[in-house]
Amino acid sequence: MDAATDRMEEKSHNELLAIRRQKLEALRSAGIDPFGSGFETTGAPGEIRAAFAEGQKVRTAGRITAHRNMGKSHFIDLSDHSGRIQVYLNAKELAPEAMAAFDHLDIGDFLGVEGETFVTKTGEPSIKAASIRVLSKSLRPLPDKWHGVQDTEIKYRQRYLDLVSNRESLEVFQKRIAIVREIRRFLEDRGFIEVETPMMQAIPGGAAAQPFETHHNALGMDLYLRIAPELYLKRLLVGGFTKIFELNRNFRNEGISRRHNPEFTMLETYWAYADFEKMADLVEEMVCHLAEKICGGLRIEHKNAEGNVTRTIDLSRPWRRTRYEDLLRGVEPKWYDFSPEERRAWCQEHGIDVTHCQADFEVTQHVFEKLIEEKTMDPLFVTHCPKELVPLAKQNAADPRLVDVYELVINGQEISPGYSELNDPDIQRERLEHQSGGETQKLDDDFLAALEYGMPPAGGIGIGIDRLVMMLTGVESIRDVILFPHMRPRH
RNA sequence: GGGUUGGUAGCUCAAUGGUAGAGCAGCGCCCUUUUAAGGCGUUGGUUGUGGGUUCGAGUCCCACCCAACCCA
Repeated sequence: MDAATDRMEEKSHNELLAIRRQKLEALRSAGIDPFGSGFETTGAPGEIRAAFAEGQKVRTAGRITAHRNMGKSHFIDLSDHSGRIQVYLNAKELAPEAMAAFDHLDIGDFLGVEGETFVTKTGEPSIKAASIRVLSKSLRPLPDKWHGVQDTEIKYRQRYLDLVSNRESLEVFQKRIAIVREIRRFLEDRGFIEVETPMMQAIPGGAAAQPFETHHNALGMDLYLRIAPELYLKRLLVGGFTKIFELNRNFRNEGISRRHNPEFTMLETYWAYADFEKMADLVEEMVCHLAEKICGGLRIEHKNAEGNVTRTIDLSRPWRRTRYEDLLRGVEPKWYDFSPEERRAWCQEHGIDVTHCQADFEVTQHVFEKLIEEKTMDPLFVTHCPKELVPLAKQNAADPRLVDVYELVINGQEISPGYSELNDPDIQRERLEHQSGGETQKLDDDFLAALEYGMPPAGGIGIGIDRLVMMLTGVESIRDVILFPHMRPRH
């Protein structure tokens, strides 16, 4: 039995679907195309409502999302992403054929309306329909008009239903769209230009992560979806660009969780002749700009399902900048006087599981993650990290154990790293050889050759856009900021 | 990978091991300014899948699938 037969089976067994099919045929019998065509409007439903003026002749279109039937007159809501407007339909104003056609419409159908604006007794801005046009028949019932979609599976697998019926979900995605647009505007206003570099790479570089593999038939070669654009952006610095960014998808073939999606959006920005502190200034300015422009201010409130504020993030400048080692001394003043064994013992005493940590610096990093990062809600630039943690950044001139980087923590998560980029080709080669570790990862010789031609000293930042949007919109799962998150197939 | 919770009508949710139910949506009737419209009536179910225990399973047991959360 194939899928089409299954679908016929489902139809014949479901009364709701069958009734909508009957209405579809009834429209056709009346000479009305149920799947319409072009319809000129004077504005979207939400636009007309926002800029409402009485006595205007308007044309609009949208999905019917509510129907209040008063017998000889009807009120419907027409909605789209812009919002909604109420439409009043009355036998006195509308042709008999139009009223007959309206009988075959349902919540969910797309309708075009022409009429005059007025305000009802109850003060509702409305359109008195003079004519209507069926634009598309909906053959399946929409989710509950009041509760919307609650089932997380439906929300994620059928996002269109979530967007149609859950206002809060739509608002999160509208904010995401605004954030991405504003990031581009912010960087372009400061002279950065957007570039596009390969998403399919022969050697997946710029990060330590498992790549997705694919194959190019004509060239007969394996390719990888990029895990980072970094090495190509640096080639552009070699090529003479000085202020560039790329805002697009990365792919990592790793686990899926509340904070991880296999494809995620990353902003990487490089600025020739800048250093990590200048990049920290830039990211600080940018995030504050986004918060003020899109989120209504520098205090970001996260709320639970009941609408109570569970967390407030204060983005007021200047943001704290503290050295990695000083943060650990804040947790345990004698931390850097301890031997590696004493550090492990301290962790055991304080209930921090470090059995999986191989090296001593990993023990320290684990303490940092558990006792500092996860508890830091307001912005904190962690600077001068140990070089083992960051193999692609420049070493600190005064202390070779450290690198010139920041790690920006907000909302208990790392939001953005920023480096003074390594531009010494010999040290870079040595670090990459050390990092690539044998058979699976090949060295990107072309990248190293590019560095040998000379790359200007530069500052670089990466910002995980999904996590940034989570922080700014107050949602707890990355799936709530990605329109179509990856899911296991249903069966 | 391990643990916890969940999957019941199109949607939102009920149902001590004992007749599967409500609200919304739908359908029928009434109502010409309603807005979660209202009133009266009414249709709709392979309870995620497959086994098992039992006189009897949505409920208990086993396996599997999907999801959310926690842990690694």
